[in-house]
Amino acid sequence: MASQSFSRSLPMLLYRALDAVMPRFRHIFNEFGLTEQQWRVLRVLWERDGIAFRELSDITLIPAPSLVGVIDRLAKQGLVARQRSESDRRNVFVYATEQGRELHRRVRPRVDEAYAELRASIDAQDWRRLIDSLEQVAALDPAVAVEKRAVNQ
Amino acid sequence: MASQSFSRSLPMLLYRALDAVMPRFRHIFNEFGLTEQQWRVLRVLWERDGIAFRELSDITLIPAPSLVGVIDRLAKQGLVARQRSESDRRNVFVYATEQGRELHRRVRPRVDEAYAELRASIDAQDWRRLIDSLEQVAALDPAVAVEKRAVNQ
DNA sequence: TATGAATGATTAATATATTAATAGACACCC
DNA sequence: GGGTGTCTATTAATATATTAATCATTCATA
Repeated sequence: MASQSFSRSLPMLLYRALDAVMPRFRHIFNEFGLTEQQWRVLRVLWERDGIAFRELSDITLIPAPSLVGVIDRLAKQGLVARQRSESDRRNVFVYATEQGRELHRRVRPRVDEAYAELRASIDAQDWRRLIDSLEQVAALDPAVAVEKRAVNQ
Repeated sequence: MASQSFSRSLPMLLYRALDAVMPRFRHIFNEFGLTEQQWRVLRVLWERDGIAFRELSDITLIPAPSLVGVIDRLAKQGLVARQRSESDRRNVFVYATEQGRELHRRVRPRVDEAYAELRASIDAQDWRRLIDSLEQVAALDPAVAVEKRAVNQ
């Protein structure tokens, strides 16, 4: 078996874990004509309706330039709507339409079910350890772009 | 803090971990005019020169349709070359050119250094547990596409 | 209050991901 | 030997990622 250390590196393992986990969810999204990113937006709006664009980008992990297009397409389908802030016209708030909320209500149980199934396929203690470890990694500083903005301020 | 359960779900944590880990590597690749995927190909060819296209796709985790373009661009830069199999002309083998190997030799130490630094930022025992857990998740069956091909054969 | 710096969303250009379809080559079978 | 199905890489179409640049707005400050 070649490149074994490569395939067992942290980045490749993270990608492989996603490849093992995501197809079951994407399959559900596609049934409802949604992409993974579009679902993430609806999912977050469900709990944070009228959220600021930037924060939506941070929580969904969709980079701002991508999120513009994602919201464009969701808006074209009548699932979300934009509204510029009155107090600071640079900011944009994003809302789910009733149609968007309705779609969320239909998709959500299917996603929750698939998630429960996934969770059940791993020992409970292993699962908790894994989640904790990933939180720890996620909390690491990206450690780059020192020239672009002061990281330690 | 909203959507907390969402942000602490396994998929989002995997994505967040990647977002925390990858920028430091991408920064290096970009210094040498490479993308992340292009580097993965050179990295694997270093140990498996002349590998079959399909296997290259499997190991790099680059989907076949994407890999076509990645190799096109690497070939245009003179870093790799294609060669069709004589025994079965459906198969394509991929080779690194001397220029490709030379570039790998220059980039590799930088990547290894960054990786060692990353590894040092996490407790050794936590690291091992994390790797093991991820292997376990990666070994899960994608559990989809039952109609497309028999999974249990 | 004019003006340059900073901020937030967006556009632009290129690369990759996703899904479905295609085209060529091979195996098999009759 | 001709059809039929299968396998492999590739193309096609659309969506997203990445990086840099732009544009409008706001802020700071002289």
